[in-house]
Amino acid sequence: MKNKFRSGCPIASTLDIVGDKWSLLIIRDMLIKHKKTFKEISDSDEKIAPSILSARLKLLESYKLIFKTKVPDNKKENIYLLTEKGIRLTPIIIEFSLWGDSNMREFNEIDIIDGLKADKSMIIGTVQNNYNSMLLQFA
Amino acid sequence: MKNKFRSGCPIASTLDIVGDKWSLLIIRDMLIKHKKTFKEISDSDEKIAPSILSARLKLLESYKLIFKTKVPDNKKENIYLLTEKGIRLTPIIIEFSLWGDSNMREFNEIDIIDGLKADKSMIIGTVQNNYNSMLLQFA
DNA sequence: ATTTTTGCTTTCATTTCGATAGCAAAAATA
DNA sequence: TATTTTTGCTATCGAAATGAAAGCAAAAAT
Repeated sequence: MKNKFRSGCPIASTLDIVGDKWSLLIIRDMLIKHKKTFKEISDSDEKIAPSILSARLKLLESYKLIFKTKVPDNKKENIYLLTEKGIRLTPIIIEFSLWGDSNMREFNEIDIIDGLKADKSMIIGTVQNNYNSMLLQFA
Repeated sequence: MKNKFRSGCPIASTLDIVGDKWSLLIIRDMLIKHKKTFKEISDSDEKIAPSILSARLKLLESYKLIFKTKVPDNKKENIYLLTEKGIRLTPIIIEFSLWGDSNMREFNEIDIIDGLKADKSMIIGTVQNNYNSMLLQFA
C-alpha cells in the first residue's frame, strides 16, 4: 500500500481515507443501521456495486476503521464491525446528516430523519452507545 | 445539470455534493485561510490541478455554497466567497480536522493545528465569526 | 510598448468507477 | 445424500473522473 496522503493537514488526511462517495455511506449503514455483512451492506438504497464494496471494506480495514470476524455457527459469512476509530466517525456522520437536512432541500427531496432536532451531543452519544451495546454480543 | 442524487438520505445527498477529494479542501482554504481567488486556492499544499479547481468552483457555485464577485479596481480577478450554506459547513470541516488529528497519526505525520484542543462549539463559532467579519468588506 | 499575471480551457494519458457476469465454498432445502 | 440457494467475493470492460501539462486571451504591471 503506497503512501496516498497529499499533505500533513488533518482535514486532507481524513479526506484521503473517507473522502469518496461510498466510504461514509458504508460507515453510516454499519453505525446507524447496524449492518454487519457484505450482503446487508449491499442492500442499501444507493446500490453500491460489489466490486466497490469489496475494495472499500479492504481499505477501511487496512486503516483500522473496521475489522472482520465470524460467528461460530457460520463459516462462510464475514461479520464487519466498526473499531473505536470507526465509531469515532459518528460526529462527522451526524454533521453530514444535519447539513444535508438543512441545506439540500432546495435541490433534492430529503428524507425526514427522526430525532435529528435533538441536542447534537446527545444524538452522537446515543448512536455510539447503541453501537457499543450491539458490539457486546461479539465480545 | 442532471439530477445526481442517489437517494433521499441527507448524508448521501451531502456526499453527492462535497463527497470527493477536493471540494472540502477548497472550502477549508476559503473558510480558514480566507483564500478568495483562483490563484490563491491553486497555491495550496495539495496542488490541485486548474482543470479540477475550475470544475469544482462551478459545481459549488451551482449548489450555492459559494458565489463569485469582483472588486472595483480589478476587472480580471474573480473573488470567490462562501455563502451562508457554505459557511455552515464549518462543523463538518472541524470534525474532519479533529478526527484526522486523533486517528491518523499512526499512518501519516499530521500537522499540529493551533487551538484544536479548545471547546468544539467555540472553535466553530470563532471560525464562522472570523469569516463573516472578512465578508463585511465586500458588502 | 512589452512583459507578466490571472483565470481559466484544452488536451490527452492514466486512474477510478460501476454495471454485469461469474464463481467457489458454504448453507439450506429436498 | 443430492440439489438448490446464498454468500462473499473476483473478473471484465466500457464509461467517467482525475491530473499533468500546455495554451491562451484579457487585464495588470512595468
